[in-house]
Amino acid sequence: MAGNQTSSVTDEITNSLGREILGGLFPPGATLLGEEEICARFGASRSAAREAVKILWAKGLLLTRPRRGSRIRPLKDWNFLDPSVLGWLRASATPRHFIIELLEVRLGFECEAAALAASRNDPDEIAVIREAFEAMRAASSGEGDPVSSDAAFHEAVLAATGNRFFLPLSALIHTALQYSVPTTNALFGHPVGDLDAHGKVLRAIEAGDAAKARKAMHDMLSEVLARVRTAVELTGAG
Amino acid sequence: MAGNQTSSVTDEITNSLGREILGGLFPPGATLLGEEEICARFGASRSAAREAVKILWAKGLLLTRPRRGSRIRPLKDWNFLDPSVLGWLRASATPRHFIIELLEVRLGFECEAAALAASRNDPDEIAVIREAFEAMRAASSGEGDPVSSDAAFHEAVLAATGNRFFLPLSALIHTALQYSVPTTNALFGHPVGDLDAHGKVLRAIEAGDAAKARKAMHDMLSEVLARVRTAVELTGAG
DNA sequence: TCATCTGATTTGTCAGATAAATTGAGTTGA
DNA sequence: TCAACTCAATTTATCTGACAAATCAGATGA
Repeated sequence: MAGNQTSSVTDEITNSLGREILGGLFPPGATLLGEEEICARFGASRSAAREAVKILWAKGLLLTRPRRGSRIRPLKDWNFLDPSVLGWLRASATPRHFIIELLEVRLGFECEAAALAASRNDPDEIAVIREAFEAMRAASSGEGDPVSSDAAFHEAVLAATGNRFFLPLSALIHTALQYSVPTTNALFGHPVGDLDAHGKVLRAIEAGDAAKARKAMHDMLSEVLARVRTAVELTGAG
Repeated sequence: MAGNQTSSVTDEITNSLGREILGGLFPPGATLLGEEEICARFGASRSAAREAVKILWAKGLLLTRPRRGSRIRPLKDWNFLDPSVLGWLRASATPRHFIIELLEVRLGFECEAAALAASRNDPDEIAVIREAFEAMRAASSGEGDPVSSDAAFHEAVLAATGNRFFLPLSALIHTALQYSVPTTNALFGHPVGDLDAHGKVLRAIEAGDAAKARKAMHDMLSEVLARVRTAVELTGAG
């Protein structure tokens, strides 16, 4: 499924180098391969190599200067919320702590997002949340993908805030869910996608009760976080 | 100060088109200029034009396909948290509501960041927060830039979480502060950077009291948000 | 020892050509 | 008449080769 539909040369270079950088092969301060070396390694032209480097630069990973080559920037400049960067990070064998970091951030902004969605109370946006919830219910009966419906639920909440700056965080949620399902399965023997907890969030938003929505989202995420934290401590830090 | 130190041709094209897209000149679904048109308009080569388009693509703004040109993607795909995108958005004449959106998001994640910083309790990271606070105190006496020291304070809190995914949000804080100082000055006649409130946050983090740190950060941001909200309602939505 | 100059190396930009993909008109067949 | 197919035109994707600009390293001179 989802075969490698012959991605372009530039994308190939970008993804390879991106994975290697996020995987730690080129730590901050190190110099990436020069253009000539990239061309040689991938059998590509300088155009393709340069465009790939520009993409990595655009995501905050490196800094290029004539003669000095491409230097990897310090971690604080990396766009960790960029979908591609998250994908490269996920692709690299990351310690178990990865999922805890993601949940901590989600706990940060998703509660407020739920509260904003409730107080804004936009019928059309809330309908999208409701549809995603129904899809989750169907998925729990085996009809449909549980990860994508779960992600759709949370993304719909972000959209319902009416605040542009919440939107880019959906990539983080998507990554967290894709990563956490196998992890929580391994930890607990079953997925943790909690239908009841999602239902509470939905009802609070439908009722326009911001405080209740915030609390429902907080309860849901903090319970998962607590369970993962204890499980990770028991199995030993990865 | 900070003169336009002859940025490169590619950067020139990227910034011009980025500002125009964020300014609404090319709404989602519209097709951006073709490569040939970009070359003609900026008097640049196709290499420069293509690299600029690749950068905009990397930030989620557009989608290019052979023969179809570059289509502007829907807003939900834009990386609004990217530093460049935030800069282009700020450069465009944005309604007064801009600052409210930024404060809503900050209220979302900065409270949790303060709590995490407190519970992690890393002496080195907390020292950075303390130094930034001292810089703010000096700035309030006229020694130094109040915006940069304020930004440094909040960025240090994000770093003190020890969570990579909080780091990219410092760009949003920086933008919010750069934008809010003139705005709040215009609204209230004086800047709102509250030294006492920052001190409370610092002391709670130093004490390792997560709940207190969360509350102190929440109080600080929600007060600014409330004051801006009422002021905007009074002066009329812009 | 230090400042300055010079040359080599690497990125930045340009120009032109070919490949690949897609659209849309035109053609064919039922 | 309409559906499916063919084919040419257009645009992006890639390659090649060249020159400009910036920077570093070593040589030069005081």
